[in-house]
Amino acid sequence: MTERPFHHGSLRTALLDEAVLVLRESGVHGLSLRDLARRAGVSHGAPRSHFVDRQALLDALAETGFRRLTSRVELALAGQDDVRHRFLRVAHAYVDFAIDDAALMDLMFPASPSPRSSTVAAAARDLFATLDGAMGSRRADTDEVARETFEMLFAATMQGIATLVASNRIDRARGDRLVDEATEMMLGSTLATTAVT
Amino acid sequence: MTERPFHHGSLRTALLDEAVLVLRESGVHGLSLRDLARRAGVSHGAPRSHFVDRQALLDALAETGFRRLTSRVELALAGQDDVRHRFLRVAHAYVDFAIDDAALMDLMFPASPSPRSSTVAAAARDLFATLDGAMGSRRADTDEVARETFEMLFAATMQGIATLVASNRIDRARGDRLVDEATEMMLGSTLATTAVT
DNA sequence: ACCTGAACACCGTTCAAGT
DNA sequence: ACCTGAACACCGTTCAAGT
Repeated sequence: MTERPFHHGSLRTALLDEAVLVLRESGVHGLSLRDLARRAGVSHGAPRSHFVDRQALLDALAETGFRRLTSRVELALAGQDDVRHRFLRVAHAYVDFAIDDAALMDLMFPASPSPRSSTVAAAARDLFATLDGAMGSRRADTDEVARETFEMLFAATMQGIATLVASNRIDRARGDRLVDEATEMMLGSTLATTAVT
Repeated sequence: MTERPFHHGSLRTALLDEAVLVLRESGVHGLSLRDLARRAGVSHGAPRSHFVDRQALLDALAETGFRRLTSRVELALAGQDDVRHRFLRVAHAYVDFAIDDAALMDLMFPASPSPRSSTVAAAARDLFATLDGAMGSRRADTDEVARETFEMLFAATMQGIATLVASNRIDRARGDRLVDEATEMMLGSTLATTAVT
C-alpha cells in the first residue's frame, strides 16, 4: 500500500530538484517531462497537475535559478565593506554559478526571448536589485547614469567570462584570473571613479 | 516529371539555408529534421544522406556561423588603420551578429559543451585567428600575456553585451552605446597601454 | 486536488529498397 | 550516390476517469 510513498504534495519540488540534476548533466535537450515523471515514480500525466506544459517547468526552473543566484550573491556580500573585495566576491559568485549551472543560465537568459512569466520576472528583478545594492554607491549624489552603465558593463563582462568557460574556450583557472583582471581594470577606469564610492 | 526540380546535389545547402531561417525565428527547439525535409520537398529520410543525425546538422550550422562571423569581422577591418575605430567596428560587427543570430551563437558556443567536430573546430580557430589579427599589436615586442588577456576580456565583454540584448534585459540602442563605452573604457585602461599599439 | 492511463500527433533514427 | 517509405521507440499534450 506504500506503492507511492512520496508525493503527498511534494511532487512539484521533487520534479524540480530532479530537473536541476538532469539539466546539469544533459542540458535542456535532455529534459523530458515523461522522464522526470518516471524518475519520480509517477505516471507520465502526473506532472501536468503542477506544470501546464514543458515551458512552465522551464520557467519554474529559471525562477529557482534566479533565487539561488540571488542568495549566492547575498552570501558573497555578507560582512564585506571594502569596495574592491566586495566586487571580487560578487564577481566570483556570479561566474561560479554561471559555470556550474550553465544550462540553467540559458533558461534564465534565453537566447530566443519568450514572454517571461510574471513570477520569473519578479525573481529576476530580485536578483538585479541585489546586484544593484552590491555595486551601487552609498552616496546619493553619485552620477546615476554612470553607475548604471558601470553595472551593466560589469554584469556583461562576468556573463561573458562565464560563457567562455562554459563553452570550453578557456579553462576554469583562466576564467578565475580573468574575473580578477576584469574587476581590477574596471575599478581602475575613469568610469568607476564617478560610478562607485 | 519535374516533381522534385531541386536538389540535384544541392539538398545539403538547401537544408542548411532553411535551417538558419528556422533557427532565427523559432530557436534550436524549433529545428526538426523532418520539418526541414518537408520544407525542402523531400522525404523525411533524405537528410540522412547529408547529416548522420541531428547533431551533425547543428555542427554544420555552427560551422557556417563561424565562417559568416569571420567574414563579417574581416569586412569590419577593411581599410581601417586607427586603433580606436578598428576596435569599435569589430566590436559592433561581433555584437550585431550575436544579437541577430543569438540561437546560432548558442550552437557555436554551447552551454553543455559536446566534443566539437574537427571541421567546426577549424572554423572556430579561423575566427579567433582573425580576431587576433584585428586586435593584436603590430609590434612584436609587446607583452604577449597582456595582449591575450586583453583580447579575452574584450571578447568576453562583447559576448556579454550581446547576451544582455538577446535576452531582452536591455534594448538594442542601449547595447550599441554599451559597446562604445566598453571599448573606450578598455582602450583607456593600463592593460591596453601594454597590450595594443 | 491530484494522479492514472489511453489516445493522438510529432519527432529522431534505422534500414531495406528503389533509381 | 542519393532518396523513399515503413518501422520503432520516444516525446508533449489532451482528456476522461478514478481517488
